[in-house]
Amino acid sequence: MTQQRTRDERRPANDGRKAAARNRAALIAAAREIYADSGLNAPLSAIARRAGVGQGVLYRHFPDRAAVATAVLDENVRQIEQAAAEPGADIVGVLGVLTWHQTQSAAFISLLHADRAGEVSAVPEYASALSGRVERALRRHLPAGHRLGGEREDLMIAVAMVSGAVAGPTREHRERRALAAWRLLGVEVGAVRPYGE
Amino acid sequence: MTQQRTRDERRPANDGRKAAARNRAALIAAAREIYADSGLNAPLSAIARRAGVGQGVLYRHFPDRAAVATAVLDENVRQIEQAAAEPGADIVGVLGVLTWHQTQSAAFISLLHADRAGEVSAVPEYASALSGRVERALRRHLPAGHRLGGEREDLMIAVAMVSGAVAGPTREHRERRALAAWRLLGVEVGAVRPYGE
Amino acid sequence: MTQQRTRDERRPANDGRKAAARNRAALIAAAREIYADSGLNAPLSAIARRAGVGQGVLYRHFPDRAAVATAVLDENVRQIEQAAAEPGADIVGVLGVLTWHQTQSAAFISLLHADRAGEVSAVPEYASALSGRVERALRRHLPAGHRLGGEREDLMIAVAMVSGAVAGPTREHRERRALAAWRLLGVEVGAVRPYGE
Amino acid sequence: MTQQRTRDERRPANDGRKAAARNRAALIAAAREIYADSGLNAPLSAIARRAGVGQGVLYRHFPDRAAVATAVLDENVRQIEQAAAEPGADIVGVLGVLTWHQTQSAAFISLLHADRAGEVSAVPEYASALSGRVERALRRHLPAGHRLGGEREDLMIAVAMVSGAVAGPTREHRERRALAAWRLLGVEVGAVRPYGE
DNA sequence: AATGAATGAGGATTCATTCAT
DNA sequence: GATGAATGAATCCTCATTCAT
Repeated sequence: MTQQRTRDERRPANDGRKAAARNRAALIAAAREIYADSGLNAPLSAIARRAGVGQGVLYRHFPDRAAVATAVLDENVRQIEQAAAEPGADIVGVLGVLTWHQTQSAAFISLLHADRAGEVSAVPEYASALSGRVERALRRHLPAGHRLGGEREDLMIAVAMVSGAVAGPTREHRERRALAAWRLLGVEVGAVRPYGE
Repeated sequence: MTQQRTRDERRPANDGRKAAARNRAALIAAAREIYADSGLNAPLSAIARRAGVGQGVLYRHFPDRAAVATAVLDENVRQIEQAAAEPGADIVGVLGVLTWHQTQSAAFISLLHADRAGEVSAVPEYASALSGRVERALRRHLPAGHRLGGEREDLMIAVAMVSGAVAGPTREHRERRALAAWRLLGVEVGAVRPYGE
Repeated sequence: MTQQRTRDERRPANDGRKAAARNRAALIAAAREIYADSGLNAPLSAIARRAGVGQGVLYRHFPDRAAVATAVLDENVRQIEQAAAEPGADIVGVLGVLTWHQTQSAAFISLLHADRAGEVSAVPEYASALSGRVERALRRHLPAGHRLGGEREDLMIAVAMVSGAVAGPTREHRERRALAAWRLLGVEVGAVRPYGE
Repeated sequence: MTQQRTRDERRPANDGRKAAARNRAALIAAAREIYADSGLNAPLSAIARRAGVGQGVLYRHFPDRAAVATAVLDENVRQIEQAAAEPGADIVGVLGVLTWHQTQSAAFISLLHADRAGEVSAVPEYASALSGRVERALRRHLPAGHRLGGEREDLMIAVAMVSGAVAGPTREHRERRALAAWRLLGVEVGAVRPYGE
């Protein structure tokens, strides 16, 4: 009764099972780009379109909007964790990687604000898990007596503050503002770069 | 007698032209409440409904979504300006009023971040005018040698940073975080209160 | 961000406020026809299309699928009630009107079966209210010692049975089967006709 | 040793051709369960999933939705035929088995109503073949002078009537109503049980 | 000057069906 | 023979915006 396709319609290629992983990656990449442009509430259909797949594929890989966001953010968070896990890592270096992601991804910034009213309605409980991982990665290298080691909340408030400062049309703009923010906080930050570059 | 149509039979409550101003005010008040509950992307119809007017009235007074937001924010900004204009005003006091509004209104916070991608689609060019007024109000009382008087951008970056820190379910939560943020910046802030309290 | 119509698109007539009642009636009529063809789960969009209105109009008048069904069925039920309220009404006549509606409307039949698994998922609690009204209308004229006056449930079970028997391509087919069903039940039925004809 | 690929590394459980029959049976069983839970319009994917097979298998065995339903119903019908074929079978006993299936399976009930508009979109022409088999099984034992032996159509109309009466959350509810229906028809029915109980 | 109905595009989500592997 | 991914149409529902009254 419902969805009778009109039969032997044109039907585009089916790249078979191999495409699954590729599609998933393409979706995440597309989501990252779309999020950068339009924020976390961008239409899912836009993500699917940009990834060059049908709507259904997106739903197959991600049950809901939050799952997409999480997948994208997970990669950011993982890089920070990796930076923190390197031998010889220190707070200065990890903050550099963190800052790089803050200048790179509007979605990532939203993550670090979280619960601002209903505005960032995506990323609900996921958010706190992810931002908890960021916090652990940082705190692991927070030396005694560090500027942000006073009150328990200071560390993540500072991160949120820098996120608040980040704005501007180009990454360079955003980096400049991020560094100014850290300077105002009196916190030293290392090279602003992705992990592994 | 038979022909005497019951007067005001189908007369929509049209109280004349003074109703216009009243409606405008009602719309702004409604928008403020709706924004607080549901964020800046709340449906315009919800605002009209809460204001108790038809959709058309909203469009008569405000050409688009941004105009509504601007009108709401305008009142916040005006209070800050008034605080700054008072005899004996100083930066500490004005920052207190500013901070109050930051803890009060999600919309106001968005204003002070400004151009963060498409996320806050309302408040486009309007925003910079309003945030310029906030900046002028603050800078007017910025004493030489103030913590935020160094680089030209520092002042508004700091404001954006505090906005970034503000989050939480209740106004008290948000105030605590805002004050923590100012403390981390090393900036003294007066009583957190609306102007004219 | 969301629904920017591409501006000064073509825009069909707006018939103004007067059209409201007309549209509501058109929707109910359309729903009745669609239901007859396709059952109660027919797409709402089909109803709107057949009524010649936009989707939104349907949702304005009826909050959900059940409301549409109720509106349609309400008219059937009301006719039965009216038949029962007439001076000189008796069970034989009322059953005739009931039977007419059974042969007329697939939706009405569904109402009288109700809770058959998830199949007739529309019309949830509404259904029992409506079918309760039918029951009251009938019981009001049920003479002592009537064939269906034995067990409490017999009356509505019989009605459901006749509904089960009704099937066939034309109304005449369905009427023949309905009358055969009543005959098998040993129940006398008057002229099969709508109320007021 | 290094080259020795772990056998059955990526071998989808393809147990050879005898698996085919097993899959078919699993699909029918799954469909029966799903139909009981969710009605005849349940998604085919749910059936495949419950059967533990891929979507493709379902399509290999059944060309369309109706074929699945038919296969399920076929088993019900066969039981009735078997009951009728037993030595010493009589109408009373066969009606008992028939009634059991009516109380058991929403799908089976739909079968016996048949062509009620588009509501039960499955079971098109297949239906009449199946319901013809039910009719033959019954008529074979219909004694002269039986209550349902009058008009040619009476027999199956009565069956449809009982189907119409069957409703309710549990099998016990449904059985009670079915028996009430037969009682109203003045038809004696034997033990309500599956064939071969 | 207000009302509130209508339009219809947009986005979410579900599934029937096909097909590479 | 089986798997299960992909496609994309269909439906639901929401709202921005216009406009007759």
